Amino acid sequence: MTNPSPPKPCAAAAHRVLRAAAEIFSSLGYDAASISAIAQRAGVSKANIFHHFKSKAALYQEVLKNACRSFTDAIDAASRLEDDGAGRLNAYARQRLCDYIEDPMSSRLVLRALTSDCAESDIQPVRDDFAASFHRLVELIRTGQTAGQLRADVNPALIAVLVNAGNVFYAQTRPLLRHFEDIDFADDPHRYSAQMMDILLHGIAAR
Amino acid sequence: MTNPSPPKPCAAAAHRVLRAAAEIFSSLGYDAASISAIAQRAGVSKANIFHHFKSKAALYQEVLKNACRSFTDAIDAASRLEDDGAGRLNAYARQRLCDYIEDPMSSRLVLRALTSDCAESDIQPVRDDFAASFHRLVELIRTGQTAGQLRADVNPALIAVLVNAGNVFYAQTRPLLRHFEDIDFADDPHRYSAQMMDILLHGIAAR
DNA sequence: ATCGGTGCCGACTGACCGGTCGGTCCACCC
DNA sequence: GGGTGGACCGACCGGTCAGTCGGCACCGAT
Repeated sequence: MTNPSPPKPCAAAAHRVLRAAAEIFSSLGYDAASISAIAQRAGVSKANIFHHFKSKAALYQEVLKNACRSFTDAIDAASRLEDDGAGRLNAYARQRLCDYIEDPMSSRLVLRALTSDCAESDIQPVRDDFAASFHRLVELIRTGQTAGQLRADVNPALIAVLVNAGNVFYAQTRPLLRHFEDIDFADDPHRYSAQMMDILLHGIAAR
Repeated sequence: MTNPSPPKPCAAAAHRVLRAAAEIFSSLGYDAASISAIAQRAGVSKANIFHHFKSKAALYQEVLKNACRSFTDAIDAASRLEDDGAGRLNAYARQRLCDYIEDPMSSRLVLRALTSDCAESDIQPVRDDFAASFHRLVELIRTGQTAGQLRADVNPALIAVLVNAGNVFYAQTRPLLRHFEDIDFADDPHRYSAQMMDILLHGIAAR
């Protein structure tokens, strides 16, 4: 019986398990992912997984924690660029979308956890983490408003929701959008981001 | 033993199964939903489900088909309101968001199917249906552009994506947003829709 | 009266699930 | 050398899964 509480306790095997679990959980979801499949992909025995993690749920939480970290780290990094209000928001959105595209696994894991209604308490850390980074984005927008660069008559949280919505929706439905005849930006995230922020910034620029 | 069969034996049971399946599939997802649970909620035996539907996948497809119909019917209804370009887009978005909120089951089912990557072929009809209704929205926007009411230098499909993104994201994350301190519109879809479209229409109004 | 068809069910099956157990291996310390 | 403890595994457990099967109740047609 071991307690794998430290971030990276000892073995490379545990790390391989975490990576394999992230891949399988993100592509199949919690229920369809089986411990056997994770063990096979990680190249370890099924029993070994339970040696490092006390249950399937605990493994999932550990995977989520990692995904969440890379998720919110990217948010923090993006919010340190530029210093003009609109420019910072623009840089944030573009950088954020790139993160979604480049690391679809973490994004998928976090979003899946956030929108799943079946697990109330065990995704609390993910929720709190996301709430904190969302709050930082709201503050970024609010700063732009008090500086007079952005319209002050709009709820900054609503703008934050809109930016996130545009990014998340695009990233999540990209494989789908690719087959739509009207859409020519499914494989060009930068163009999408530029046009999206062009519309949004036009809509919220101070008069 | 008493006869539990209602006056209309055949169709009524199958219909109850479909309704129960829609509820359970939409809240748990395909894998976590068990036939036993569906049978119990529908008040029929598990074997009876396989009497009416040849497999779990076939039942799921039938459920999806129904959800998809109510989903795209709402789109068609919304696109028949108003005749001004911006007004029609606005009416569409508001009506669409109300549909999401009022019938979260169908929305969830369709969206889950559209963003799940594990099933390629058996969700094709859902995908086609959605593509068709999306195309109709694009045409609605394009009409507004050629009439000179909306900016012509923006891809209409991108606007359509943005409107959908704002609606879907809000509807899907509403239970989450409710706990955010910066957000006061989680329980007021009309206010959200109004502010969202205010920003978007400002951003895409003809100069 | 009886026969075939149908709507329905209890009981069952093989496969697979998450999780456990007994035991092997090996680095490290005395 | 002997002992200890963690990493690891094959075999196994109880339980649940999707799906099957044989039969019961009820029907209109013969």
